[in-house]
Amino acid sequence: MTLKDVAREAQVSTATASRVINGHGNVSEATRERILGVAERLRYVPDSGARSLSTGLTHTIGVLLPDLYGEFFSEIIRGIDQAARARGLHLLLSGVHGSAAEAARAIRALKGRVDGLLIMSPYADAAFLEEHSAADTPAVLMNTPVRGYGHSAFCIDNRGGARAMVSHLASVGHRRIAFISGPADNFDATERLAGYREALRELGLEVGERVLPGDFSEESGYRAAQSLLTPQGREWPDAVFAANDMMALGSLFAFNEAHVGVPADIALAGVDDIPMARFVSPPLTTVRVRMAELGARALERLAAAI
Amino acid sequence: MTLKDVAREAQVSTATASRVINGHGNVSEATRERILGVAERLRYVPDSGARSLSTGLTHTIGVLLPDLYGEFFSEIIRGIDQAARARGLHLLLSGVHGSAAEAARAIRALKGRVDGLLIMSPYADAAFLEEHSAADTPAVLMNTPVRGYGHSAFCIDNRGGARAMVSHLASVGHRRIAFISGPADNFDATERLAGYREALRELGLEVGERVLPGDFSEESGYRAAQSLLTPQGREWPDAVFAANDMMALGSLFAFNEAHVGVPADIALAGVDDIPMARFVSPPLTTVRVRMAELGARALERLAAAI
DNA sequence: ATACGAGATGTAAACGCTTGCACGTCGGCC
DNA sequence: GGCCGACGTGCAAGCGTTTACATCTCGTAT
Repeated sequence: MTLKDVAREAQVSTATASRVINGHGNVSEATRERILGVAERLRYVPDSGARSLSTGLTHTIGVLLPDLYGEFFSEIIRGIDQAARARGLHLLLSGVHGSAAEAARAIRALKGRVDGLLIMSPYADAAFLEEHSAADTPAVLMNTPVRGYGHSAFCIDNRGGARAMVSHLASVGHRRIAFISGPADNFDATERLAGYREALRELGLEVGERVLPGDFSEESGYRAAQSLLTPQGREWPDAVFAANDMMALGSLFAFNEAHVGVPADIALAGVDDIPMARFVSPPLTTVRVRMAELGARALERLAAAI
Repeated sequence: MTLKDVAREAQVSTATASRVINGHGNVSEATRERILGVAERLRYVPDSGARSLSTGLTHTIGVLLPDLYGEFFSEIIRGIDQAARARGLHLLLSGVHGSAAEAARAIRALKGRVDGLLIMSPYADAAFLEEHSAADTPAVLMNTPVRGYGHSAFCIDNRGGARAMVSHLASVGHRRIAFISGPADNFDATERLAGYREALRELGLEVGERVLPGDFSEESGYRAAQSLLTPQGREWPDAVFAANDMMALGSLFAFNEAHVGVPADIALAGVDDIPMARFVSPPLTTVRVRMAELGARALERLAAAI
């Protein structure tokens, strides 16, 4: 059932029908009601596709996300969805798994379907956007190293969070604070490491600096903790700060196995505030990362830019 | 840059340009290359919206999900996305928070934007679909009590899973198996309860039947376990089977507090296989629910129907 | 040599909607 | 009593594609 059908049935032109459907003025009350009645009876639903073609507006924003697992994913989408709903926007979701080429393909496939782009992808650097994003499609980046270039970007304050945690550990008396880092090519990970180093510097605790390799997996946290326990002619640290909670959990298991008391013998902290952190014993000290809020804000920024 | 621009620049009609862009035959090699060249140079990207209008195909499917938290949400979307990507389909995501009215609005808003619908919503009963889903838009339901009515439906085999768990508990010697139920208006919950009862019947363990109220929250699991421990002239059960892992965790804490050994004094099992289940001690016995697979299959079914 | 079919290209209608502009029809004002 | 503006409505041109059908050009079989 198209608008034309409604118009014919109500004996008006499509123009008038359109005006009524869209609530524009300049239509007599009688006509309006007649058309509304017919539309109702015919169960007319406007075709948003056609509407978009003609208005140039889709009321849809494209969301490009990398392969995400677990909480992060759901949280960020929830945040975006909530903000989108509040603004009457729809979400076109696109998981970008592979290469930059795939990301590019995803972006082009969205042409004509979305009013704006919300992008979170390691491949989305400035050049990439310059190249592939239509100049007329606003885009907001999430959690990206890219700056400037006319695109807004929202990031988790990984650096600040890490600094805050180090300060906290220092404030309760720890001096030799070790860090289990994440993947070297991960933006979140490198920022957290940078925050850790900055904080040590500020607090004059560089001597206690010790960075252990990790890759965000529980397993790597476990290994890192084990390597700490193996005597190497060095003192144990007072505290271990892992770049994420999974690694902190791995460490916790290693400590438990070795009968090293947490927090009696060594303090342990992570980042992310995964639900599990509250359930292990002892509960993990952690930095909360509000992904939902990040998503919501990014969307609001994008909406404003449209 | 529209197709018209490309055609003009390459000195052909839009028809020929369209044929080249879409890889249809009947175009000389020379022309084809010239057009491709121009398209490249002009950075032409077809407008999917317009294309949809003309072909009637959007290559997009609408996904309606209720307010989901945590793993479930991300898993189901991951499954859907993966299957969609394999088929070259896009996903239009819509969170349905409120009433049936909102669900209806969401469905209509998708008209003309999607080729099919993937629906998971407590409000999506048969009458609702009959009423709101355009007859020509295929829809697949997920985790719904609705049957028949020409719509496919995919459900987690909650009943079978619960039965399997009860059988397992029985097979290791437990005879008095209690159940902590979920919300009465939740489909998953009622199915799991039904599975529990069926299994008891089959195994001739009805005498040990005991159903405790719960609402899927950790808190309610905690309370349920406490109520078990309070002597009421009844024997303790040998095992407690919670309708989900969160409640099982709650129970675990209650048992720990009361110094009731798990699994020494009482066995404990849940459903969902949330990541945390592996990390508490002792690790929770649980039934794995493969949401990703559910999503993927539902999408494949829908794609087939299109 | 002629007609015929295959191959290459163009014409234009359609998809369903919005909207600027033009066209009546009034009531009121000078 | 004629003019003007407001109001209600219709006409038709887009929006960017696709595609059935028409057209034109050859090579070739007769």
